[in-house]
Amino acid sequence: MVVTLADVAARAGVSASTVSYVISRKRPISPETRERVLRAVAELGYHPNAGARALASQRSNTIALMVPLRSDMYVPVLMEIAMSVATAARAAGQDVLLLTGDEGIQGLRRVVASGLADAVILMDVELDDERIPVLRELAIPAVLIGLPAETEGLTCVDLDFTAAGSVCADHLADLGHRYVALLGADRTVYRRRTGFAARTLDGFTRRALERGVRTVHRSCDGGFSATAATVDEVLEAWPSLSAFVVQNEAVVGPLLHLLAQHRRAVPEDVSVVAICPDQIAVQPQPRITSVPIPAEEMGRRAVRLAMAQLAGKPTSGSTLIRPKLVVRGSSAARARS
Amino acid sequence: MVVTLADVAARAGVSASTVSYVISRKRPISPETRERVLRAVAELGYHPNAGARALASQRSNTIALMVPLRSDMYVPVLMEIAMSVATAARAAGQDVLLLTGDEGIQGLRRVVASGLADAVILMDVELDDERIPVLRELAIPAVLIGLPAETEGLTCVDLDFTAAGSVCADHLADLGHRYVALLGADRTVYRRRTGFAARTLDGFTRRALERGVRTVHRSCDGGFSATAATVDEVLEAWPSLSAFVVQNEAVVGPLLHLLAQHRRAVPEDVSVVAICPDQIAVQPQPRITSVPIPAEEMGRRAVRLAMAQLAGKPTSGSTLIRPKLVVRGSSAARARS
DNA sequence: TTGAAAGCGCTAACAT
DNA sequence: ATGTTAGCGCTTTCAA
Repeated sequence: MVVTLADVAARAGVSASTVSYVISRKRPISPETRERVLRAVAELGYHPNAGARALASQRSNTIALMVPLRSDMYVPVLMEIAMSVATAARAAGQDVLLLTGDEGIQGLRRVVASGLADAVILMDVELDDERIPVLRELAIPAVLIGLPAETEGLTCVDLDFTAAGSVCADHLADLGHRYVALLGADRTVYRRRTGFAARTLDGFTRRALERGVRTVHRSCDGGFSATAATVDEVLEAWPSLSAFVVQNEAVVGPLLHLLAQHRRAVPEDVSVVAICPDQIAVQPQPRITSVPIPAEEMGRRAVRLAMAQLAGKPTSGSTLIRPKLVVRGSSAARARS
Repeated sequence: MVVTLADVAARAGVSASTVSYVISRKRPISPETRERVLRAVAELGYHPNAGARALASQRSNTIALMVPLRSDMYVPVLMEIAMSVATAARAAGQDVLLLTGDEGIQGLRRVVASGLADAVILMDVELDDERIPVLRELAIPAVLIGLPAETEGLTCVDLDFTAAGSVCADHLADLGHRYVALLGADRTVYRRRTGFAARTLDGFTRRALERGVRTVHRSCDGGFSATAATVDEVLEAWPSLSAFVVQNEAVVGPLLHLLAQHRRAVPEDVSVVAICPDQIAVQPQPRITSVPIPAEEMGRRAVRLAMAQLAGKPTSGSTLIRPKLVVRGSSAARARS
């Protein structure tokens, strides 16, 4: 019914192991033999049986990807990371097993113990993620997307949010802004103990201080009315405010409308810089100067690191992707007051 | 190193086959034996090896899910469907293999021939999808999310967009509206030969006709300016227009702003009904009367149908999910003119 | 109600 | 450069 190694071997007039070695390239094969085998493979439409291969080789050639079910992350970014992982994995000859976040610790144990996956990539990692001790215990190749509090012995990938904050501060300082507000993620994000919001704040505040820029920080829920409350309050309290840094996708749109209502032109009166997916940044008019979330790169790197671990190379430590500021129409030199 | 069936058997003082049967429940086992085996399983933390199991049983207990890489679909809905599939699959004891849309036909062949998956669920099915002939040829359990042109012998799941169109027409007719515009998906959607836009139009137009409601239809790109062009044109040409039906997520927000600009109050002057994810519908003020996209249900049903096929039950035919209109604040009786 | 044993299709020593 | 063969860990007849 289904084509097996033996079928290919018979057809090519060689032994099964020769076929296996032609395919795995794990030992030299004469050009003629190789040729004949490959032809047989093609003619018969042979695909190695994954189960048999996994059983014999103790390798599933599969990476498990754990995606959060509910998340404060912007969904399109999660999706882009997941798809990027899938694409990069396939390019590396691996398949991807999709695990939902709520499979949690048990899911990890199961997938590893059953030999379903050789490595694990975890998304939406919290500062004090409960899956981390299990990862250490299982001692399986693993990559975290996001940065937990304690990274000792772990391999992590994330945007360098600290640097992202600094870059935003620098950009606005360069443009002459002296009073800048940072509108951060909403409270649930801070509460859920995801670290990126705090890291951005840190990098931003430090650099602003160095550059002599005064700052306010507000955690800001998404949506029009929540944003309105925060923005009104800040504008009221800080009349000389001339720039906003935003790191909440759901705040960018509302903020622009509010500024329009307040008769503050962007970028003439107020500059806006966001740390957000490009999709969000290029939507409004004017388009927003931003530090994009490198979703595709994060997925790609995670796979690369997982593969390195599978190959026995040590990779532990954090890969913090350097932020790139893309200057668009929403930031400009501070108007002389 | 890893716990095997044999380890469990030894520990429980029974044969390997007995352990296997305890786990698979494929033959009666005495309560005492079962008890001892299960204890051994728990004590040793045994997880059956997936490869060995697949090899011996010819069943991978895995469903392949093909997710489009780029899509005109609204990403959060895709994600919700995918996660719903993953959750439902696990509840049915299956794992999910994530395939990207661009693996295409080859990906399907590979996954099936290698025994990686027992069944396939395809998202983002086009009217004349190239994967369909392959599905027929492979004769593997498969479920399509979306409705192709020719469904003979296929198992499909989708929202009944025809009925969704009708429901919207009815709702507005009931409210006394006589002139209604349908703002449809953007041109790329029609071009990509996805059927849902046409089906909505059909159901809407027919029912409107029956109810004596006059209609205009415009395909409408997302975003503010594209929407503005369309809406301005329609309002200009049809002064007595009193309601909009929208089935493009990216048009809902802009439409509301435009109506405000035109000094048309919603719902006092103009009613708005959308066919869109709830997430979109509940965002604006007023919240939008809508027919939600039942993403979670679609994923769940797809898995259920796939499982039925795996169990040998015939499932071919289309599961068209009945639309439910949720009345919110954006629709009201037509104002007397 | 339980056990013994023959594979499932492949990989990787070990031979030659 | 290629062939032989012993498993990998499980399922499932066939026996008892």
